[in-house]
Amino acid sequence: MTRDAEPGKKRQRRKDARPQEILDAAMVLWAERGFAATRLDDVAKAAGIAKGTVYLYYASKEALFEAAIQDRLVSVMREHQGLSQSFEGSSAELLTLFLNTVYARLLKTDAVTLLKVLIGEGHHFPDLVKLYREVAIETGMAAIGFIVKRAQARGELRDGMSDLDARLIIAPAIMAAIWQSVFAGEDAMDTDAFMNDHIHLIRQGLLKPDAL
Amino acid sequence: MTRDAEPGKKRQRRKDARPQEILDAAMVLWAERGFAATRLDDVAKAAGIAKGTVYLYYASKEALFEAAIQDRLVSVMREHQGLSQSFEGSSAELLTLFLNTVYARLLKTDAVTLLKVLIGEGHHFPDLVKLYREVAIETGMAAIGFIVKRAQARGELRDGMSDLDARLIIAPAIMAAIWQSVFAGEDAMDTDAFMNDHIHLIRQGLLKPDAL
DNA sequence: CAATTTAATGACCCATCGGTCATTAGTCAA
DNA sequence: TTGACTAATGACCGATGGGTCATTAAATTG
Repeated sequence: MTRDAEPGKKRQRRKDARPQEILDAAMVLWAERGFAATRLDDVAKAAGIAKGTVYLYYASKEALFEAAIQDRLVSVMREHQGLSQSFEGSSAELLTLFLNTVYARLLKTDAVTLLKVLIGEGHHFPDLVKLYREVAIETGMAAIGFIVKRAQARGELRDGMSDLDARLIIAPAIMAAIWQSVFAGEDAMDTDAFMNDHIHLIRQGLLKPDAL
Repeated sequence: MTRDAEPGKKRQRRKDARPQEILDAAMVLWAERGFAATRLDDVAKAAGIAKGTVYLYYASKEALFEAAIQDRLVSVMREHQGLSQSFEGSSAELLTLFLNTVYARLLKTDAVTLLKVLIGEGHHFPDLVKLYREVAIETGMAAIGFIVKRAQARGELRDGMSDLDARLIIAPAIMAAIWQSVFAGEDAMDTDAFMNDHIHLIRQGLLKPDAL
């Protein structure tokens, strides 16, 4: 797991690289075992350092998780917002593009890990739940809200759908990501087919027939 | 938390009632704290007994969780299946009835607790994940599959929707239940409105316009 | 009212793990 | 080369919690 270890030396002083390496190692283990069940000692081993070293960079296990939220979500969520604002085209196309991007992010990165941990163990860390909500959820909901408003402005939205709960639109994507990580292996789903069904269903339900 | 305690006596011999009481106490604490973070000692206290007594009825913490799956899901899932089979009426009505029932079960009972625990900590207990899948998921998927087939037989299904992934239909309900339990309080959602939007969206996307 | 059975107890054992800190060693300036 | 600085170490501490078992006492039987 050590990265650029020059084999000759026992101790390596690499102050700049450590934080990110610790964080990456932690994410892998959290995904496998959950938060409480992952020992700081194992995170350290996976990052190629001793446990004490972790505490040079993060004040506590909880602080490490907070750093992970910042590291994994902040930049990605900003991108998401940008995507819709610069788009020119029909709502059907925008919805497709947006959901494709969401699925890619959720299924191909380790973003779900954070969500999984918060679902199962968030009760002990109200501050982290709050942070996650602010960083990920509010931004995400705003992005969807923008798409819906845009569709209405363009006259492509079905009547009575204007203040539909934004969570309804991404729920299947979130569930699919969680599903994959919980039932992976013994009940894997065809995520591409699922995504296409999802997009189709949303377009059908949300947009006027002549906007499809 | 003790139930029928006759106050005079220190020890109560109530062999029959213990298992269920232990289980109920455990479910409450698991919902609050998760599985790993809930001490058997606290479960025992909440059930009004000593820790050792728990081990008279359940071989281990894991066995207790398995018993919870059996207790909470088996009978309920059987009911779900029955519901659709005896129904006479349009698919629009059946879908509405079915989803109403699902939301009631997920939001008004402690069924989500089990799912939450499995999402966050299931990796340590592959046997429990498997059991959950068999007991809850396969039955649930079959129930939805039945509804879709029935709609098609009645000519009420949109073209190309016949082998839509059943998970897509209940995903928002599951997400809503989890959402409530994770973000309860600081970001509570209007679950009734959400459910109605959900039903509306599904009917719109799944059924032919003239079947609405 | 013994004698027997067994539900219930809780002190105890021991492995685990988050966090600390005195010690070690890599780096660099003078 | 040496001294100062500080990144890195890992033995250790203290708390925690799953699981055990010798002991206690409630019920039951004759």
